[in-house]
Amino acid sequence: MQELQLLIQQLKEKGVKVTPQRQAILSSFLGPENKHLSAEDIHLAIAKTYPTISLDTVYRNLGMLRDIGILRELNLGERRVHYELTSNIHHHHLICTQCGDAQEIHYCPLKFLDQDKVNKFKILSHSFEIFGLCEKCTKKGGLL
Amino acid sequence: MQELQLLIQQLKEKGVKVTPQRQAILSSFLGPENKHLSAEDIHLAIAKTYPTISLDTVYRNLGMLRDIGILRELNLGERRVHYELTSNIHHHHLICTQCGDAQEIHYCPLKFLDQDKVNKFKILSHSFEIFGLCEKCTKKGGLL
DNA sequence: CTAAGTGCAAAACTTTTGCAGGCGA
DNA sequence: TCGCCTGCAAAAGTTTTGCACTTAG
Repeated sequence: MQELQLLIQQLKEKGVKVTPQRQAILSSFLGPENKHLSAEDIHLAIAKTYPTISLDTVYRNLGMLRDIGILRELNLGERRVHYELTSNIHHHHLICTQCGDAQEIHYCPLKFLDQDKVNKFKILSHSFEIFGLCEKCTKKGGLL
Repeated sequence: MQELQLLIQQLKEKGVKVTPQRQAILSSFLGPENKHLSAEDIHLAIAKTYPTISLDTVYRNLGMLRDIGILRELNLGERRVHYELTSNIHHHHLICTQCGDAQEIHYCPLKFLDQDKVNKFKILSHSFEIFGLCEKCTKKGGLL
């Protein structure tokens, strides 16, 4: 797990303590696929290996990790906020409103945005999410 | 206010009853600028002319108006959901994370999106919001 | 050792829901 | 009249906060 070591390194650089809870939270984002997790998702995912962690701690740390730039906040159209690693290459999502699945799409709208449309606004971040039906759900009959 | 009559007409066409509460809610969206209102915003805005309306009714009707296509739901990065009239021309927003102001931007990312990036996904809707500092807040010193 | 971090409990906030009575068509 | 709507009250669900204890550095 050298990917985890890299993230831990970032914590140290920021002067943030490396606690087992934080390691567990960060670990839950690692793996072959890029993950978009809510606080609850993480709490459940960790529960197996770290049953004593409290949901409060997950919330507090997600906020902190977002603030120091390790995580990015996502609005996937649900009530809950989701997070993903900022170290993943930049992308957006195709979100199925039926099954909730979120595929990544490697197209960024800022690329085609004329500066004069933005004028004096100083862009810091952006969100772009596409909602609809994934192939699987379209086949299943659409509206259901 | 013939704009209001038009919206009321839509309610009738959908077989939805036209109540004073609904008229008040719809009215709050009218005016020279396009408005992005939360349930609470509307409740307050209406309070002057319609002090007895309950917040529950506002919530219920916003959901209903969204479902029948009169309103569109917006995620402006806040905890609260906002709504705007779908009859306004299509646009996105430049949202100031400091003062909360949302300017409209007439650029849509779907325009430049290759179909093959989307593949078999059936697009139904999308969200695109840019976050940063508006001119005013940039001048005030940025971070504060 | 000590400031930062954690868990617990309780609160805050937005949104939803059950129910009884009210009102538009 | 009849069924949709509304208001009230209470609940649900997510996120935040105060406080005392614990722990990483």
